[in-house]
Amino acid sequence: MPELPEVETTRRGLAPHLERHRFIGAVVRDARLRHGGVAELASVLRDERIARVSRRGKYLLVHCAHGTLVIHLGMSGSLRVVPAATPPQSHDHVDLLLDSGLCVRLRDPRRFGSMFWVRGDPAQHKLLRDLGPEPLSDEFNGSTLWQATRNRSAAIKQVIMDHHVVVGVGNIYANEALFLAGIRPGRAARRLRRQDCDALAATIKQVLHAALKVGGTTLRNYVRSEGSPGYFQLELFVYGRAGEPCRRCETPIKTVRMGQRSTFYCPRCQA
DNA sequence: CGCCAGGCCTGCACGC
DNA sequence: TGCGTGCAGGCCTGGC
Repeated sequence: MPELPEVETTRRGLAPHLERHRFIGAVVRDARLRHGGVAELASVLRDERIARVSRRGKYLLVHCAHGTLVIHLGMSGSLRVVPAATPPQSHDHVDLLLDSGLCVRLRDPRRFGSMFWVRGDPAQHKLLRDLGPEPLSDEFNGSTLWQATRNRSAAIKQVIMDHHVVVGVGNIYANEALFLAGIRPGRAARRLRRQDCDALAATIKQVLHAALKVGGTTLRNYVRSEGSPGYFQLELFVYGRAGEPCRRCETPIKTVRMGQRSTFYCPRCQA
C-alpha cells in the first residue's frame, strides 16, 4: 500500500509529464472509486492547462487552470505514464489524457482510492482542511508532538496515525518509528515525556526519509507505488516480524491488534 | 473456500 | 448543547 514516501515518489515521477502540459480528456472505464466524482472527469478535463503537481499527506494535487484534480491511491492504487494507445489491463480504471499523446493511467484493484475535481481552494476541501502538519516539515517536531499528546489517553501509535496530529504516517512506519524511538505502541500518548516526543518525531522523519531515498532511485517514466518500492527494500525492524528475533536484542517480536491494525514491537527494547 | 490485509472516512457512543 | 475523543463498520480483491 502506498505510504507517504511512495506517494511523494509518484509525485516526482508525474511532475515532468504534467507540468506545463494540458489534459485533453479522460477515459473512465470504472467510476466506482471512493467519494465519487470520477465520472465528471471526462468532461471536466477536456481542456485543462496544468500548472504543477503537489502533495498534501497522501493526497496528490494536480493544480490546473480552473481547478484541482485530487488523487488518493488508497491501499492498492498506482499511477503510471504510458502512451494513450496502450491497451488497458484489468483494474486500469481511469486514463487522464495528455496533449503529449501520453496518459496517466490509474490502476486500483481494491478501489479504495479516489480521484475527483475540486473547484476553488483544495486546502479548504473537507477531506483536506483538517489535516495536521507534514511529517517532514519543520511544523512537525518534538514540541508539536508533545502538545498534541498532552490530553490524549489513546495509544501513542494511534495518535501518530491520526491525521489531525501529523499526516502520512501509515501502519508500517508507525511501527518502525516507535521501535527506533524505544516506545511501546500501546503507551498512553499523555504518558510520553518530552524527550520521548523529541525522539519519536525524529524517528518518524528518519524512517520516512530513508524510504523516500530508496523509492526515488528506481523511478523512470513509469510511476509506481506497488511492486518493490520503499519499505520492501528497507530492512524492517519489527513490522511483519512476529516471533522473529529482535535485530537489536534477539527477543522475539510481539504482535497485538490495536485499532484493528497489526502492531509489532520488541518487549525488551520498547518501554 | 474463507479469511485477512490495509487507508481512512463515516457514524455512533460517551464524557466533560 | 456541543465538542473532543475513542471505537467500530464499511469499502474491496489478491493472496494465502
